[in-house]
Amino acid sequence: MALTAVKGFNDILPDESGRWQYIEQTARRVFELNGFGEIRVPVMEKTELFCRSIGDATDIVEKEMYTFVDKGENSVTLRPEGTAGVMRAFIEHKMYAQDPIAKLYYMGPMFRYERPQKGRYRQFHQIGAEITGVNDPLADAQVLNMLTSFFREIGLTEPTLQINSLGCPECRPAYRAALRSFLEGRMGHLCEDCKRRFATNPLRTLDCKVPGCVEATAGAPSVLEHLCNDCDEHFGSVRRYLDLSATPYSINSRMVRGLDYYTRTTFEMVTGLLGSQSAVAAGGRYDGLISQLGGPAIPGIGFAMGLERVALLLGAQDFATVPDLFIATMGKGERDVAFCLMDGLLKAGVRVEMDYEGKSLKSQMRRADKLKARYSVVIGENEVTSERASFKHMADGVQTDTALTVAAVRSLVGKSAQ
RNA sequence: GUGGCUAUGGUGAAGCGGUUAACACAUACGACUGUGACUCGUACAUACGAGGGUUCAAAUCCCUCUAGCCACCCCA
Repeated sequence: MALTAVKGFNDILPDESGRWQYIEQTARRVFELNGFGEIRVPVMEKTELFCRSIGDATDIVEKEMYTFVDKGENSVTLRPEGTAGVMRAFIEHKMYAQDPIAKLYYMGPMFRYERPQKGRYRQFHQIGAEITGVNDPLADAQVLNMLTSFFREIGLTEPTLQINSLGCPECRPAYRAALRSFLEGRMGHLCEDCKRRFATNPLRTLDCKVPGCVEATAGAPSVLEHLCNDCDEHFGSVRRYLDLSATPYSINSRMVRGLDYYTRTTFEMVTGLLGSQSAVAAGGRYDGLISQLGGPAIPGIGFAMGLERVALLLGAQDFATVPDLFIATMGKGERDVAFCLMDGLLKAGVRVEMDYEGKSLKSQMRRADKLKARYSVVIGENEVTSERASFKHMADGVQTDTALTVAAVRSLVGKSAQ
C-alpha cells in the first residue's frame, strides 16, 4: 500500500454511511423536537481552552490531544470533545445576553491520540447537546429523557442509563477527604495506578477494575452520602422527575468522569456489547465551566454520544436506498430518448438509473438486478415509435405496458413506492 | 503508554520448505441469439503486509518494521 489513511482515522464508505445518516437524522429529529438548535463550531481551538475546561491533569489533556504550533506560532489543538468549544462560542457571542437559556446540539469529528481499538479511534464522531442557564433539575431530567428517547427512536434497547451525582465545590472536598481516609488503611491492597490516584484523584480508585482494588474499595464511602443539602435535594429531584416520566435508570455511585468540569448530576448510557468500550453516551452538569472560561456564572448540562459506538450497536442493517427504475436501451439510437426520460423522471423525484456505456442488454439487466431496481424498462426502436413500453416489476417479473411519459411512468413506478 | 495474538486477490479463505498459489463469493464479458435472478463458459494475485536474512529452493523458518485485532489504560 503506497498511501493509506493515518492510523486511527477511518473512511466511511457509502455502504456504511446510510447507517450514519440514520443516526444523525434521528438525533436531529429528537433534539429539535426538544427545542435544541444546531451549533457548528470549528474542529480546532486554542490549546488553552481545553486546558482550562477539561483540566490540566486529565489524561485527555496530558497525553491525548493533537496539539501543535501553527505558522503564526499559536498553540492550537484539534478538539478532543465538543462541550468546550460550544461554551467558548456561547461566551464569545454573548449568547446569554439575549437569553441565558440556550439549547444547543452539535455533531462532528473529535480527535484523541489513543491506541485504536474497536469502537475507539483517533478521529471519532460525537453528537452532543447542551442546555445552559437552568439550575433546576428539570433540565437534567429533560436531557436524560431526550437521550433515552433517542435510543428508543433509533431502535436500540441495549444501552441503559446510569446516573450519579458528583456533588459541588461545597461538598466534594469533604467527600474526597472521607474517601482518602478510608483508602489510607488499605493502601497495601491497591494497585500502583491507584496508589498514584490516591494523591491526584482518589475518586478514580472507585472505577479501577483490578480485582484487588475492587475488593479494597468494596466498603468505600459513597458520594451520595456526602452530598450537601442542596446537591442532595437536586439529585433527589432529578430522580423524581425520571420516575414521573417512567424513564428507566439505575444509580451507580462509583461512576466518575474523566473531565474535570463536571458537577452534580453525571450519567452514562452503558452497554455490555462493546467490550471495554462500554460507554455509548455520557455527560453531566457543569455549573462552573462557563465562569471558568471567563463567562458569567451560568450553569450548564449536556452529553455527548459516540457515533462509532452507536453504529456498532445498530449492526449491519441495510440502509441503502434503491432505484425505482432502471432504463435499458437496445442501441445507441434510443439513448437520447432514455436520457430525456431519465432526466424528466429525476426532476419529478423518481430515482432512476440507466446504462452509461452502451453495454449489452444482458449486462444492463444484470445491472438493474444488482442495483435492486424496483422496475426496469427496455427501450428500443419499437418503443420509440409507439411511445409506449413494458415496465417490468423486478420482484415478480410482471410487465406493465405504459406510455413513455414522465407522468405515466411516475404513477406506475410510484404506486408501490416504499 | 503496557501486554498478547494475527497479517495470502475486492471479500472469505486453502496452503505447514520443492515445478503453473486450491476453492468459494464478488467482478467483467459471453452462451440461453429484445429482458435480470437459476445454469454453463471464459477472464481475474509477476504474487502471499513491507524490508532484510537462512536455504540449492520460502507464502511456508528467523529478524526488523508497519498495520489490524483483543486486553490493560482511557473514554464517547
